[in-house]
Amino acid sequence: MDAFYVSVEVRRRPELAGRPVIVGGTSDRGVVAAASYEARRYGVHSAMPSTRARRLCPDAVFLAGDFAAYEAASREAHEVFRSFTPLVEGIALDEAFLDVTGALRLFGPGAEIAAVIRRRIAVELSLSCSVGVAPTKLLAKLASEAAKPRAMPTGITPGAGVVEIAPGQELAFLHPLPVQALWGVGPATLERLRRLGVATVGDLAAVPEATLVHTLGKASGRQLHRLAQGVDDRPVEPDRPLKSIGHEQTFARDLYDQAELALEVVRMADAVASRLRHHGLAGRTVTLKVRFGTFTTITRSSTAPEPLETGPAIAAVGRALLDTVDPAPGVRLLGVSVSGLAAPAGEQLRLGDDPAWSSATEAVDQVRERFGQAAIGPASLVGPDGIKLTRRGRQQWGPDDEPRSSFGEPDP
DNA sequence: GGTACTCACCTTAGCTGC
DNA sequence: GACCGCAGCTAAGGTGAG
Repeated sequence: MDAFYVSVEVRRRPELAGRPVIVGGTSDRGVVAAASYEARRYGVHSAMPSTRARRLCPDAVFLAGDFAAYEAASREAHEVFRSFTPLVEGIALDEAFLDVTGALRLFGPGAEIAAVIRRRIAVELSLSCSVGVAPTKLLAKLASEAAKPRAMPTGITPGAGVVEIAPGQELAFLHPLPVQALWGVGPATLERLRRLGVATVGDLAAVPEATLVHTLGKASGRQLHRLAQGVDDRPVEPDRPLKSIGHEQTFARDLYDQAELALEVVRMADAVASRLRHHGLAGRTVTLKVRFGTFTTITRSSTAPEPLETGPAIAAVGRALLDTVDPAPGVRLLGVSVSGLAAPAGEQLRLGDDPAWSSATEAVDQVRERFGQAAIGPASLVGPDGIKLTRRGRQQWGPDDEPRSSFGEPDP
């Protein structure tokens, strides 16, 4: 999808069409999540600090974002995709791979399917997307990028909408591209490749696999060697299981107080547990992530003998991990995640469980479903303005404007 | 002049059991 | 009993994507 979050905003507020619009964190510590092509003309791009974006484009409309609306729009798009093939693998809210091999006889060649999908997304959803058609995932992804509009200081060039890389054309398309176009080449890998004299995918293709394995490690070396030759046999996987669920948050100001941090751990553990239950999962490994004011980041983890699924159980492990961390340098960000996911141990009671827990957490989920996330929560999180909970979306791209103002919605 | 959030995957090191 | 090699697990950090 093109400038997805912004396009969803423009869809419900048409007066924003044609204007520079930026969705993202609005505070000093926030970043840009999406920028309209009009804003990109000024050099604004995603992941850019919001303060910089504001300087580059002072006339832009800044929006805090509405994650639930983007999720809903993403579901609408996926419904369109699935009317062509059940093999749809979502990579992000605004991106998906479709394996249309089995749909060719019914709907025609790939490029025709792509054109119909674009038209339906435009007409039925009032959104715009670009499509790459190719024999492999890597090439389809690169082709879709080549199909997108381009924003230059001088103006916006419309994209082709659909770009197809036909069989036999793979290397001619791939080899002139800069090596960072490949999936898996970020700043660190780029620097290592640069030292090998590699600038383009073609350069990379000429490097022996053994050299890449020595430089980048076994997995990355082998993978990049194959991708540079145009070899990519990864299938489209519609149902990839979740591996971890977590929450992290950058605070509006650095925190120094262990007790205050412990409360944040409880809050995040509660949010993680809520999502675990939503997915019908539990997890054994709890990881605490701490980023200090110096931007040094550490993680501490602990694996429990049994899968954990309740907020208090996850919080207990999180708080024990927090006790091993000295907050003296000031804590900028705190995160709690759970991995080693599996189905919960069922109705069977675990050692130390209170028999009332299962029905209590069920009741909590029901209250939240009916009255909103902030209607109920751990007693330790009750403040003068209600229950202070971590909610996905609101703090998605940086802390709130006002320090310590992340209280939940007003009571319904 | 400043760096979000979520998730996946890799590497390395250390430990344990066989 | 000491040692080796191996597999499997855990912990911690790093990298990358969107």
